[in-house]
Amino acid sequence: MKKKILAKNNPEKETAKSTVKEYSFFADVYDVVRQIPKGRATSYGAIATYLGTKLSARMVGWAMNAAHTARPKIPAHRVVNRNGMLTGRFHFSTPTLMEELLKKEKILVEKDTIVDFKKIFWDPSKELVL
DNA sequence: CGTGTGACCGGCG
DNA sequence: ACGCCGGCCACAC
Repeated sequence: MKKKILAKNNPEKETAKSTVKEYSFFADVYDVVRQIPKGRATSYGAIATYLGTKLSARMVGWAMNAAHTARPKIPAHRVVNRNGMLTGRFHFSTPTLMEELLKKEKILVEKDTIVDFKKIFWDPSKELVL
């Protein structure tokens, strides 16, 4: 999992799945999510783009579905859809937990949507140097 | 090994 | 502005 990931820089990753059994789409997603700075948030699409599968943002979201089983804990509350909407709040222990966690980080949430999402948006493919 | 599904996204009517 | 539909890909059954 310590691999530098980046599918685009790792053309063999797909066929090397069996070879590089360490590789895991989940692990990559988790790695990125863990690097999201406190008080910032990003979107599934941004992560997907960063991982090279930008047309498959669904995969990122789906990966998050198993996030609560992953260790250490994943700050999944910092990941929302492109509108800044907390679409995955029902996947937390309580539907309000996601919003509460965001508020703890000074992120304002209104009607299940992050206020000024554009402002606090954190784009891994831009902010994250590789 | 085939099929379904998903915390999405962008395009089109 | 709003809703529908197709695509894309990893993973569980």
